[in-house]
Amino acid sequence: MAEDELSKVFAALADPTRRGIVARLAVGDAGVVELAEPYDVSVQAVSKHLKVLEDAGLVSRSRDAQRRPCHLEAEVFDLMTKWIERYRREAEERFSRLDAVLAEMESEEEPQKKGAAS
Amino acid sequence: MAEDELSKVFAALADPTRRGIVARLAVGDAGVVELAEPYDVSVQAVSKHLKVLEDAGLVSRSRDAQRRPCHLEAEVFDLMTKWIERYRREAEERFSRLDAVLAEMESEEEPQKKGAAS
DNA sequence: TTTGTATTCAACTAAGTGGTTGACAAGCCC
DNA sequence: GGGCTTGTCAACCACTTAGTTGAATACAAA
Repeated sequence: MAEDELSKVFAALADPTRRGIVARLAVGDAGVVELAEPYDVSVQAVSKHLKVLEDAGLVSRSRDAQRRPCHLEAEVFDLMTKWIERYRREAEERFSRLDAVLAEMESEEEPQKKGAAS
Repeated sequence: MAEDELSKVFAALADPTRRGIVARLAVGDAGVVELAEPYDVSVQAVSKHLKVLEDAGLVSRSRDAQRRPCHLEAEVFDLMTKWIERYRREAEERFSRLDAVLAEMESEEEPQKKGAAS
C-alpha cells in the first residue's frame, strides 16, 4: 500500500532543484517567485516543480492575495524513513548474522555455491 | 557535496521494481535471473535496473562463475536518512515554534503579511 | 567441443521530464 | 480603471528512461 505514493515522493526528491526548494521551505513558507530566485530557471519551471512536490504530498499551498504560499508537509517524510529504515535494518541484521549462517551452511549443506537466497 | 549522489539514490528508489529488488536483496544476495522472476519484464530490463542501483551505490556485484550476485549496500541509506531527517526536524521545530514566533511578530512588526522567509 | 545458462551490449520505441516562451487569470496599488 | 506583480496554462523541444528484441560474451557441464 502507498506503493506509488512512495514512488512519487522519491521521484520528487530526485531533483536537486526540488530538494533545494524543500530545504528552503524548511526554513519558512514562501511563494513561487521567491522560491525561484536562487535558481537560474524561469518561474514557470519552479511552478512545475512545486506541482510535483505538491502531488507527492511534500508541499501544501494556501492563498494570500495573488500569492500562493508553499508549506512543507513534514509527515510524508515518515513514509520514506520507514521504508528506508526497514530494509537497512534487515540488511544490517543479515550482515551481522553472516558469520553464523555461513558456518552453519558449510557444516550442514554443500560448500556455498548458489547462495542463501532461493 | 554528495549532491548528485543523493539524486541518484532517490531516483533509483523512485521505481517500484527497483524498490522490490532492494527488498529482495535485503533478504539475501541474488543473481539477475532470480531477481527477475517475480516481475513481468525481461531479464535485460532487470539488468538495467541493477545498473541503476549499482550506479547509485545501493548495490554491489561480485563474480561467481557466470553469475554476478548482487549485494545490498546498506551504508548509502544513511545518506538519505540524514538528508530527510535534517529537513523534517527543521520543519517540525519551526512548526512547534510557530505560536511563539507569530505572537512576537504581531506585537513588534506589522500583522503577518509576507511571512518569515525573506 | 558442443550445448546450455547467466548476463550484458546494441539498437530501437514509446512515454516521461525539465526546460523554454507566450498568453492569460487574479489581485493589489496608484 | 490602468498598471504592476504573482502565478498558471498551453504548446513546444531536447533529453532521459523503461521497456522491447536480437546478438554477443562468459563460463560450466556433458
